[in-house]
Amino acid sequence: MAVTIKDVARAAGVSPSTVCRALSTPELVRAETRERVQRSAAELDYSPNRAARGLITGRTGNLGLIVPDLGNPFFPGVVKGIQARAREADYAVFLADTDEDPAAEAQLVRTLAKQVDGIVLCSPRMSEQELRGVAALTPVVLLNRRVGRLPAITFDNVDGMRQAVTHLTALGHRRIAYVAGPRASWSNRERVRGLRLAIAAAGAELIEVGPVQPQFDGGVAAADQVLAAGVTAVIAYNDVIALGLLSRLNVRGIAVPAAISVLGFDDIALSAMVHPSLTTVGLPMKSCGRAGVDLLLGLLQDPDRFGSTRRELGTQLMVRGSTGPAPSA
Amino acid sequence: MAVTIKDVARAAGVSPSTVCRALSTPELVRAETRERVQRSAAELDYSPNRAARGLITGRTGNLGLIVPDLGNPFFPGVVKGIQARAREADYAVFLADTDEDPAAEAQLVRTLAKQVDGIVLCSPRMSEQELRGVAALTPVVLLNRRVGRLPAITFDNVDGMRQAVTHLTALGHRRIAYVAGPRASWSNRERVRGLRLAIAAAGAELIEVGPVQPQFDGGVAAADQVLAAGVTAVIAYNDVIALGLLSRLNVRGIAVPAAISVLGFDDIALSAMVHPSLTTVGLPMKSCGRAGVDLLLGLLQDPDRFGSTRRELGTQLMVRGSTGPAPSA
DNA sequence: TTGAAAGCGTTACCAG
DNA sequence: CTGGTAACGCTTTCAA
Repeated sequence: MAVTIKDVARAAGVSPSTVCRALSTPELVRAETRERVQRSAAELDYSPNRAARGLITGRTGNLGLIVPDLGNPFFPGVVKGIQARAREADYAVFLADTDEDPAAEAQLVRTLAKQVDGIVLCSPRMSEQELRGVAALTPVVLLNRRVGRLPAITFDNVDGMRQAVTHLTALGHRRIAYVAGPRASWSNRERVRGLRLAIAAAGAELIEVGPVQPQFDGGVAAADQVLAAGVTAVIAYNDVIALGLLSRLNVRGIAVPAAISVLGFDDIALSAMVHPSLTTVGLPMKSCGRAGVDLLLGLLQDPDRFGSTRRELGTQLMVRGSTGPAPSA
Repeated sequence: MAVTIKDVARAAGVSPSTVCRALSTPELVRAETRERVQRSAAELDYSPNRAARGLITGRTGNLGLIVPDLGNPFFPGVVKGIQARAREADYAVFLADTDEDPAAEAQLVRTLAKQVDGIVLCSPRMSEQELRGVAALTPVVLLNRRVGRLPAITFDNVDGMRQAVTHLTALGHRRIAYVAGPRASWSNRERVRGLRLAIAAAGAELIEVGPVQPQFDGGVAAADQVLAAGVTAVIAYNDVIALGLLSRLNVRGIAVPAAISVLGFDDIALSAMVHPSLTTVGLPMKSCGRAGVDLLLGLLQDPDRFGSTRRELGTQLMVRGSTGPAPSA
């Protein structure tokens, strides 16, 4: 088997207790002893068994991370942020992909709960009730969703929509379509809310299309309705839908942005790579991941912290090639 | 704290030993007792602490997974395959993203080794020597790389290139460019090898450009050289580079595939979403992940298995809009 | 068929 | 400052 604390103790001629101290609380050990132990540990390439440690300390040094679908280009950025922050804090990360199955989410939390100090739930699809249920099992941080007082990191979708609408109306657009994402999606609801606010403030007109699946094909399917609505601009629930729109518009020979402007949401890597490149509302995905881990670690240190356990991250409109002046303007 | 085996034992009026047996080897327990225990366990929502179990059994029920960069659209598919297969087998998965840092890879293996039964290394960037070193620490399966006799799942890059070249020469192309990926990349070397073989067999002419970074900007950077080489078709090391090529060609007003055909490799989700859509060599990424886990689990059951510990997965050319007849044909 | 006891690798506590 | 001992939650002999 692997090298244990006893091997190090033997090599250094001390007791396991001393090895433990020399490595975790060096100041409690005489310099000479400490160095001898550390040298032995290094020579044997010893590192403590975290599972065994967790058994007694009650802390595993592990985090859980549950995402609905890694194939959705929105998530990898968030996951990377989480990974990076967790590694800095010397935490290992369990990752589970639920394939968009709400039931699997709850099940996975239950399974992981025993092995982790806390769990980050990325855009969870389960019901509010279930969410509260699992939050009772283990410390939990929500990403991209807000439910009651549960700790959460979200994006300012409302302001993102304000930026989007402001951009379009400044270009002279008055009739704007929105291709909606899933009804059950928290972020879709937020985006619709922000959209209506901004449209009303600008005195513009909103035509809602959908909802469609937040996939490429959802955008393809919505494109003809958008066209039929006689709008000069369309905002999609997310970039992937917007790419579908772009594709179908291209097939139908509609020029973007000459005939119609297209605007996405999320700023996935792809949106800068297509032609015309996609104007979109950028979300700081890595920061979101980092902030989620920060919040979770904070919660672990001080479970009943006074400070806010909810944070909303700012967004930034990325103006690119798919939006331009309204045709009649 | 959470509910332990003792709580169940107390509730069922038996000893912890019996609880353990009733749950893991039910046939060794009298039916009546067994049911009582199982009912108590269910009522208390008990599930064994896997870390504690691992301590004694030597098996953790955890797998490690190390990837260079989740942001690279090649990896999420593989990760999903691994996730799915691992979950079926009731394994939890530690995920680590190394940000393309070879040193981090080795370090992470060392850290994870203690907590997992084995590790899947996805397209590892570290040297062969390091790879052999970490393989001595814990059971390891390589994905998308082959080193000596180490267990590995790879794609048949050589045949993929044969398909690509066959497609292009059938369309009448004789002068073909290749935009190379990183020199250090195993799959780039394999692809070049297959390419040269196929080009020679077809009696065509190959112009090698690069190497470039396997990024969008790498493709953008290579496009003008490709154009200057006076070829009628170009194969990119991967889809992301191909998208960069497409973008730059578009900017320069070169029609694809009318003036030049573009062919990618990997079949990332994006390649079907752009216009023109990208002809590319598809790799079964999810299968690769699943196969990797299967291999690892097999190895764990039977460490010195006779059967092959290396598997090569077939590829399939996906003909789409970015390739067409050679201009002069 | 069941229970007691030992032990996995670690840390925490209490003597010394 | 150091060592012995107990304990974490579980599984696995070994006896009964």
